Amino acid sequence: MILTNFEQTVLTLVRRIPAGRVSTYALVARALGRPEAARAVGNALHRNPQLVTTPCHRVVRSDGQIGGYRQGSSRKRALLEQEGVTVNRHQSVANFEQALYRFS
DNA sequence: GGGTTGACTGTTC
DNA sequence: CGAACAGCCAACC
Repeated sequence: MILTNFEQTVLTLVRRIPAGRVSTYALVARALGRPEAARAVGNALHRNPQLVTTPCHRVVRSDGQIGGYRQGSSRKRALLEQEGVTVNRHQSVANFEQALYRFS
């Protein structure tokens, strides 16, 4: 399966996220050079459930929401908490600050 | 080639 | 402070 340049970049960046750290769709989008393409980023992850090669569960929404997950959001939350990351309803990026992973 | 869809976001009510 | 609205982008039909 061939991936578009966009998807390749997304997966590459997400793969860079170390365990215990969390990033957001917007952050990844910004790293791509498309700050407004957060939706497309989520889309790319949605269609590429490379669970082993890509820790897609470490990417959450900017507003603190858990975000979506191909295998259920509950599963995603479980994985995150397992890595020591608590995700609440409206936690805002500020609260993530210590856990956020910034690219470049 | 045009319209729809979705793992989103920032702004407005 | 919480809910609704309207943009934005790439893949799919």
